[in-house]
Amino acid sequence: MQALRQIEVSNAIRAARPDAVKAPAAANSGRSALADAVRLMGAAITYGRNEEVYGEDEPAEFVYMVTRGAIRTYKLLADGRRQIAAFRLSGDIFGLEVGDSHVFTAEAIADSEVIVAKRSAIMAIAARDGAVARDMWAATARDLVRAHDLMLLLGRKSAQERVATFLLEMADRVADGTMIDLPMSRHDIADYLGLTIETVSRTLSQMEHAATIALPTCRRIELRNRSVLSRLNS
Amino acid sequence: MQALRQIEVSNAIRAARPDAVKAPAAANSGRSALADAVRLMGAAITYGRNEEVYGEDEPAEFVYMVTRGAIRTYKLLADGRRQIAAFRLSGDIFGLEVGDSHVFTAEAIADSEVIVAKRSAIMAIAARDGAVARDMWAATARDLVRAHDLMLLLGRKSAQERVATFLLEMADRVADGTMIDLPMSRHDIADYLGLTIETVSRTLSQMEHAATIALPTCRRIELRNRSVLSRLNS
DNA sequence: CGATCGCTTGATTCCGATCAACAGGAGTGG
DNA sequence: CCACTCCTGTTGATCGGAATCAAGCGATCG
Repeated sequence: MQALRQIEVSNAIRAARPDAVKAPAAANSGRSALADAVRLMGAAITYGRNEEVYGEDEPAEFVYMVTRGAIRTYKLLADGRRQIAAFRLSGDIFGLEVGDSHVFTAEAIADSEVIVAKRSAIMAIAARDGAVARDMWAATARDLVRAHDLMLLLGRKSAQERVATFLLEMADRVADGTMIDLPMSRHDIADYLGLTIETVSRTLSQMEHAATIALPTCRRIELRNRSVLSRLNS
Repeated sequence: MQALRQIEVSNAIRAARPDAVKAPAAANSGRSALADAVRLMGAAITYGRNEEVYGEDEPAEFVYMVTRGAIRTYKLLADGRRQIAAFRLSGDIFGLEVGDSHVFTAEAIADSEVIVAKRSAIMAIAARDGAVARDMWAATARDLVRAHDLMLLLGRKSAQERVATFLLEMADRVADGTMIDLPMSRHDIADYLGLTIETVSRTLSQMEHAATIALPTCRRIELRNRSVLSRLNS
């Protein structure tokens, strides 16, 4: 039954993007019943840079888990202004919806691999397995906590504070010690922090001049004085 | 067993606030298994204007449902800057947490009545009843959708657009036709929209001069040209 | 009836946006 | 190899929208 479903999923995806289906990469170590269910029921798909995973208002047919690369989820206004709600990195689950359609667009920031599982299959498992149902709720609640933190940032923090918060967040999530390799462009950072690319760039330059950070390349940031950043993080 | 738990809850609350426990008000018609569970297990408590329901980082011992009045949930920065994440009106459930402590503060905006149920009791019901578990997830997901809309507003909308969005939202939630009776002050509106009270006040005045709205009193707003507001809402 | 609090309005300031120019790399093709 | 373009990021100059500072208004309540 589960094997059958998995084949169905693979076929559905293969029909749409026949070249992209591969064996899943080495399973990421996110230990949750939901992650296990997605891995069990899902197929790995790769997405190229800037490729759309799904669009806002599209039917929510699949659930996704990042295994490599990075995904941005965002909303647009009619005139193109964009607010990125989250960066999804390796291990993150996204696209879980209670309603039947997606509430934002998801795109690959860099070449990425994502495990895709049929939403109906995951929901069926959740109906039987309370641990999976709970994990679905927990994943949504975790997103909500992050959303609240971002709301506080967007509504009330200065440009410096926003960038400091972003750097500390990324250090937590992707840093190898104090060296951060950013998967995303200045444009993405700006649209996440509610700023412009110029302000992001200027603020990073200021921090470099103040020796708070170093910028070996524009995608590589070294934190040299974390306490300054923490103070700005409030 | 359920009756016993309800008595326990009532006692726990009565111990803390002996004067505030009353019989629940006429049950609000929110038809969900979760709302029913809260009503069944909960006791009604009244909170006065500006009274705290719970504080950020406090243990999440109870789950709440508004039956009268309005509650604000917010986060603070160290220096007092505030971002209101949501206004909770009659029928809304809040304080649901996956973790063991609250992630923001909740305060009564006006004199309010809230049904309070032990979180452990609700969680026990959810473990047995899939419909309740699903409603808990649905309630969290609904909050998340709202949070995303607010993030877009805070990150990318102008003051006019923010106020227009707010008015249309409140019209949906509390309007009697096109007349809105606001439970909250300009200060609350400003901290919800990421603006100052002056900017909120000015923007409302501009809209009044443009005949988009009327302001019979400062807590009472009549929408006179909804299409102008909708256009600003993007 | 005065005091207080919440709201409005005006004057000025300032932070970040916008407009503009340029620099550094990556990829391409001769 | 270089010349070229394209793309991303940086930096500078100026502008503008909302914040801040300040004053006055009006409703509510003791």
